[in-house]
Amino acid sequence: MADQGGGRRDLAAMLHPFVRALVAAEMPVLARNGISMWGYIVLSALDGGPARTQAALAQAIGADKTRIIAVLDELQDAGFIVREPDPADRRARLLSITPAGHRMRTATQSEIQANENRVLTALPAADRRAFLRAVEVLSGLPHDEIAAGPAGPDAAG
Amino acid sequence: MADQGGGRRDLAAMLHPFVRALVAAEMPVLARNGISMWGYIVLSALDGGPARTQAALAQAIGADKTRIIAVLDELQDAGFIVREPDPADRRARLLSITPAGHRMRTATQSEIQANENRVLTALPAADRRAFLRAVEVLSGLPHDEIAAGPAGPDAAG
DNA sequence: TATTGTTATACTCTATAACTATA
DNA sequence: TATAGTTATAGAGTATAACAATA
Repeated sequence: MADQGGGRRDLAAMLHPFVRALVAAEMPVLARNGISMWGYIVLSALDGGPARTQAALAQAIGADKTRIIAVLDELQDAGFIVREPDPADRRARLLSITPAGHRMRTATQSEIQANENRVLTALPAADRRAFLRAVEVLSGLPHDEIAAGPAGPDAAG
Repeated sequence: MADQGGGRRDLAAMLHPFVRALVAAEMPVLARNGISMWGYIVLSALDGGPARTQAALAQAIGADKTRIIAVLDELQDAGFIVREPDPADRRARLLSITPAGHRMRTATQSEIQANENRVLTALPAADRRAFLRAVEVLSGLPHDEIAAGPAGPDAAG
């Protein structure tokens, strides 16, 4: 037998395929609305408030600053964001979402979360609520608090 | 203000960075034990029972069959698995874990889950148990049940 | 003819480095 | 000199296609 005993599977091993499937579920929604995944991520970030620099926006969404440039070009051409030079620092570009961008984000998110809610019906109501609470907490943890021990990787010296 | 109202963030948007951090946390553990991520995944799969073909193993772990070949070579050279021709079908290779491979997997998993458990202390005990129950259920859902609506993507015709 | 394992190739995504302009 | 944005390049990871052995 291949009994695993009382142990559980690794959290990452269980969640990784699940998240991949959730992302796959977003693809047709995004395609139907004519927006890319990064475009949707950027739009979601700017819907929470404008950004003073592209680098700050990139950092906020965990992306490289060079990677969002083409995304911003597309969103700007589509009229979903405005990118205007900062009068106070002409190197920087002030980024903000437009009403059209807000509508696009809201509509797209509504479809995405409708599917997520459908998936979550696999859980009993109490566990569903607790799961959502837990995800909110865990997603708020800093990366380094998850990836490194409490004292950090170079605490042995 | 950028008030999000009573809505929640997307599940995928919250879980993706969290899973990335969990995976990042595994990296130094795997490196210290001298095994790759894919090697650990394969070892974990074979620790649950032998595989009759490499293709079946690849499918079981959600990988391409061409991608695990180098991984199997490494694991075999390290003495963690045995890969022997199937006498009944000389095209196929029977895959199984060795005692050394089992020890490696157990030790590595112990370290990985110790860190995961440390992270989970961010949750109250009841939510932590509910979260683990929920993850078990959700990770058991078929990919297509998550990625597609209940009727499938081509049910409109 | 179909399937297993393998190798070789091409493609996608991402990070790094180099450049321009402002400060 | 340092920083914001941009572009060009290189690298890792992955999937697709073609091949040899066996069924």
